[in-house]
Amino acid sequence: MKVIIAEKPSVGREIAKVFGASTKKDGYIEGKGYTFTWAFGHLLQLAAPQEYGYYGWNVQNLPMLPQKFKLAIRKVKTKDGMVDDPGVRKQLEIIKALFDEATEIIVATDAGREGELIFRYIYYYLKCKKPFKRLWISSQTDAAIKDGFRNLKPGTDYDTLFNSAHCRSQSDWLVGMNATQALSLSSGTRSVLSLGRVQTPTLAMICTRYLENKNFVPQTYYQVSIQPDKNGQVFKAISEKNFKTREEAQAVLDRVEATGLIESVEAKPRKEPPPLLHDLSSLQQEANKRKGFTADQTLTLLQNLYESKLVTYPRTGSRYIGDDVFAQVPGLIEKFTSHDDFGKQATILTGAKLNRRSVNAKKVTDHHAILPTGERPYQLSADHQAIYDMIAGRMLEAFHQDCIKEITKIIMLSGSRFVASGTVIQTAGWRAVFNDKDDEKKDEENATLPKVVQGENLPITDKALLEKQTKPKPLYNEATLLKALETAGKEIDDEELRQAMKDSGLGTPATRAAMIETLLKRNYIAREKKNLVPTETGLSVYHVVKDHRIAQAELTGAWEKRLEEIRSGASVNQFQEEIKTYTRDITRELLTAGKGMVIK
DNA sequence: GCAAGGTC
Repeated sequence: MKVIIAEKPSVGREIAKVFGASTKKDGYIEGKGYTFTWAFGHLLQLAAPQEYGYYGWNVQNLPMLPQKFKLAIRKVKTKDGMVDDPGVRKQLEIIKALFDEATEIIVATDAGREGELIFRYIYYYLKCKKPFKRLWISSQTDAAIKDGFRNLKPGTDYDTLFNSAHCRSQSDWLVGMNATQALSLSSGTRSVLSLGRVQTPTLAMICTRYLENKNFVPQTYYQVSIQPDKNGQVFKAISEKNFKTREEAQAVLDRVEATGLIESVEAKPRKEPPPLLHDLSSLQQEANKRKGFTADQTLTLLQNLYESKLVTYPRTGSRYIGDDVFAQVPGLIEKFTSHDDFGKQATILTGAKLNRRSVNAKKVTDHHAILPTGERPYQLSADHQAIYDMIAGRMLEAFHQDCIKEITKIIMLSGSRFVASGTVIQTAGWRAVFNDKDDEKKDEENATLPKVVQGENLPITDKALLEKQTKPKPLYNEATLLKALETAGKEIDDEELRQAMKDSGLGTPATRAAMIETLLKRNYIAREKKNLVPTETGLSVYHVVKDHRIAQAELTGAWEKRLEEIRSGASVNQFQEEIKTYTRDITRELLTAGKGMVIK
């Protein structure tokens, strides 16, 4: 019997379906000489400190550097503290029984570093010695699965990938557990002051932005506006320059004449391509903007839709699909021709040439972009419907035509130079789906400008002096923070570190919502209207750690670079020694630094 | 009591 193990039930079932296996058992599916089972993400985790004899939280234990890491069943929190997750324990027993019977194991966990780790932790925890092969596919269409099975790889091909994954896991444990205890103990508070490679740079970003915002000194500047009139159609033009003093602006205002001369008119069309399909992060950002949902709420709603088989896999970091999935898109679009809001646009798209901007197999990583499955939704709650519509609507947008705008710039002379600019949508294209206003539009912009020609003289009907103030960068909200986490590391000076982080940022799509919740739970940050602001505790922690590497995105960049080297065969030992050295250093530093902390 | 990673 060959046993196939997937990362999650949905994938296990999908593969079983392709094989034509249909005998459903508890925790697996049988048929055609195969057995298909699955994990639920990570079933095992690195054991807690007490499993290595580090009891309690004690300075004497620090730094905790286990000789050999142990694995433990994933825990859940109950009123009696942390206990083994019963569902996980049961699934592990099922997997063990199947592995015992197996002649061969085929690993079908997600094609990536963590997918490899999920399987290997199970395999080693169960002390399994059976040979295994690796299925390596990045989409779960029938064709991709069949093709993958014709090209199974030897399991050992991925030994170095496992090494890099295991190093990632151990390093996060060593730095996180030790730094957390060191700061918590030295601060003298009895509360947990957690630190980690991802959460601490995130906290630092929120604090930096908050302080920047709070300490921002607005600069006043002045502009002059005029209102020319073209045959009764009045529009607005603004002085070409900004002025530092009221006097300068007043002088310009005084020089405005009864008429203004059109010096030049420039009208050029601009193509605006449709947005890409959604990945988890972009959907969380949009749901936060449109509906005020938190990242965590959106993920939960989306998970429900996924479990109801209404949308594809949610925790994806790719905004693209491959050609195999693209082949199914026309059929999907057709299912929306009677949708209340999008029916008309879906009908227009049916049979039309589809935009291929979101089609790029090379940019599909473990999973492709989020799409509706085509199953008909039934009695969704308002919130579920809202998320579903964002996904369905985005699909229609993504495959729609470009939006064509005409951007007009008029330069006028009336004493000095004035500029009027306007944008007119000529062909809505993808913008017809939601009919949203263009959020980039500035206050001074005219929706439409009258037709004028160079050399024309227009009467000036009104003029005004405008007093304005420079504005600070806004505080983070969930949408802008998620974006910042994705792009974290883009400003790192070191070319190699920046390169190592370019496709990842801080954290992963699957973990960012939970991480924001952790910062809230620790009382490091709070929600203030839609914004995320640091608390006093958060700021105190920030002040202690801000100049240490643990508060910088560069740490992740440095690790990613080394982990990639390990994946291509570099020494594991050397990296592990460096991590131990770093753990000793940061622990010692925090044991001292924490003493100066003031926590109310 | 603690990390980051994955998922029901």
